[in-house]
Amino acid sequence: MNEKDDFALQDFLPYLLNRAAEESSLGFQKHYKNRYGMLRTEWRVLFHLGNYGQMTAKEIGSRAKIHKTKISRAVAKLSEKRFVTRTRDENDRRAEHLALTPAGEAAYKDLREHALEFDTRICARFTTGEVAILRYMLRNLAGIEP
Amino acid sequence: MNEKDDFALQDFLPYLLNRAAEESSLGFQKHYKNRYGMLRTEWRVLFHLGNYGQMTAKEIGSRAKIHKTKISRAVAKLSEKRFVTRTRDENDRRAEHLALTPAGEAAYKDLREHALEFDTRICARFTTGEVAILRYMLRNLAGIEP
DNA sequence: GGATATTAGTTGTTTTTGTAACTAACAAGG
DNA sequence: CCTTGTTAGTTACAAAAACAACTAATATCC
Repeated sequence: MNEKDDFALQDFLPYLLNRAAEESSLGFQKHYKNRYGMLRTEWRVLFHLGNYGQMTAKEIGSRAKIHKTKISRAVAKLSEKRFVTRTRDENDRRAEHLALTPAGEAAYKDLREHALEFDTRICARFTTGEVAILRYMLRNLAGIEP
Repeated sequence: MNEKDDFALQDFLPYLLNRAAEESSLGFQKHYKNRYGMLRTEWRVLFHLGNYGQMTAKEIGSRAKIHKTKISRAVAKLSEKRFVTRTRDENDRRAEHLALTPAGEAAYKDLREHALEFDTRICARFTTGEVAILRYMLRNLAGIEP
């Protein structure tokens, strides 16, 4: 019996965080997967564009801490699906500005609605205060400014 | 500007959880990766065996909610590294009991030490009460009995 | 202006994962 | 026993991720 040791696997935060993240993602995943054939990165890119408006791949990458190759491929897929448009920056012709098409906007709004519902359902298990603490701590752990 | 809408991406729990999980895993990952050439699943299997003692692949899978193929491959690698032994169950010759070798035990203890340290460092950013709430909530979200 | 370094984004190749189909051992019902 | 069903674990193949090398545009500094 090693369980008497004052450190158990189930208390290890990276472990707990990963398990909770996986579990919580599962339920929402099927919305963007089954319904729009999206991958997680695609959904994140879509959400960033919908949430913050037009921006470049670079910007999305640094905001969401996603590697540029992943974004590049996600944008290619979203563009195929006619969810985003890509327009070259006239001043710096390496960069391109990504924006949602009406179809992309619609998908975003639909998914956003489901996300909100999903989030609400999760939060319902806890008190308002607990949820506030959780969000604050997760933002801190994720390295996102409050 | 969509930011006025009462739902922002940074507040979406699955997103926050994933970001926090990734971020928090990064620092610890290098211990088992660089030092023992392990993958995440390998480290989890090692930890389960070290923490709870001998058990079968099936048991690890249901405890940690890891798919059996992942475990199968992790066990194969750990066995190659001479960190675990596999002994057939005499009563049910399909199952095999996994246990740590002395080398596996040593690796486990070393990693466990680092994990503990790592965990402590993370927790230091918050109050004891906050950490308790976080753990309680994550266990709940992860579907682990309190 | 021209060599050199950076940067935005892409493409190619290797690992790792996910999924499905498989083997071998056991279990139950007839 | 002997079909049918179930379970523990493996293997094979497809999807996705990680990593490195690449192109093309821009910036720097002499």
